[in-house]
Amino acid sequence: MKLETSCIRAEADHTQILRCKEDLNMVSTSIEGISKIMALAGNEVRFKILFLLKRETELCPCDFADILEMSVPAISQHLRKMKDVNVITTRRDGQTIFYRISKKNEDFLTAILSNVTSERKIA
Amino acid sequence: MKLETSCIRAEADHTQILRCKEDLNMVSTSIEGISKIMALAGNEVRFKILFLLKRETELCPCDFADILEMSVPAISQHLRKMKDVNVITTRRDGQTIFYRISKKNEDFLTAILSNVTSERKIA
DNA sequence: TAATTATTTAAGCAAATACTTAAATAAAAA
DNA sequence: TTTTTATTTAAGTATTTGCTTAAATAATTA
Repeated sequence: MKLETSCIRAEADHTQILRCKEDLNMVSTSIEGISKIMALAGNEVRFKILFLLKRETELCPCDFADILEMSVPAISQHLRKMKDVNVITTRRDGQTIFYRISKKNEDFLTAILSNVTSERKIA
Repeated sequence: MKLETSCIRAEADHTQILRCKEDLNMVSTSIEGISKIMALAGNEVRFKILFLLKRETELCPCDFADILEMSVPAISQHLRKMKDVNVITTRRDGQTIFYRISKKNEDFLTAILSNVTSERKIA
């Protein structure tokens, strides 16, 4: 694709375009990190896992499999993705591994999860 | 996969499992909607588009293509996805179509975008 | 030590994603 | 009316995702 300016509208505000590019450049690392967390939470299964962890503090893969009615490997792979970027952490108790939301992104996730509201099921 | 209870730990708290399932059921519609928005914002290009719209109020596909150095069709397809679920809206001015963040999810997106912070580039 | 249990990992695969290029729309200008 | 410009849509494709089943780890119990 062409990398030169493709927008040749008379009204195209080149000052604005340049400012936007600079703005983005200033926050690129932050955006990269946040959109990565968003992508993780953007999967419904993982979002449910985070929702449950917020409510229950800690749960094991086996619990999630029961609650979400999914296979243990499927759950385990979702947990791994979130653990890989430190969204969640683990604690071992015998054979059981408990997952919980890590301190690192807790506030951010709490803010998002606070938007989850209870609804009345319409009959 | 087996849908029967797979977790047979002695410690498995069946009351907790049941409560979690009920909790999830109460918020299923909400979770579905939020995780859909999160999935959209979880793409770095789309997150940047939202970030830019928040700052500039409205921009056209052509602007985004310039700023993000991407092809116009690629941008257009990202915009379409967000428009399809009413995350953004459009306004036509001649040949130009301006996109902006819709009122509907503005507060939610603003809260997320407020976490984007400027960083010092380490030399 | 051998068997059981909880979890993870790996390989395979179908579906979804995000781009590309080319063609189709639609409005403005010549 | 023809051409140009802005945008969208469509078709094709490489990559990523999210599951499945089977095998590998690791800790507990018999």
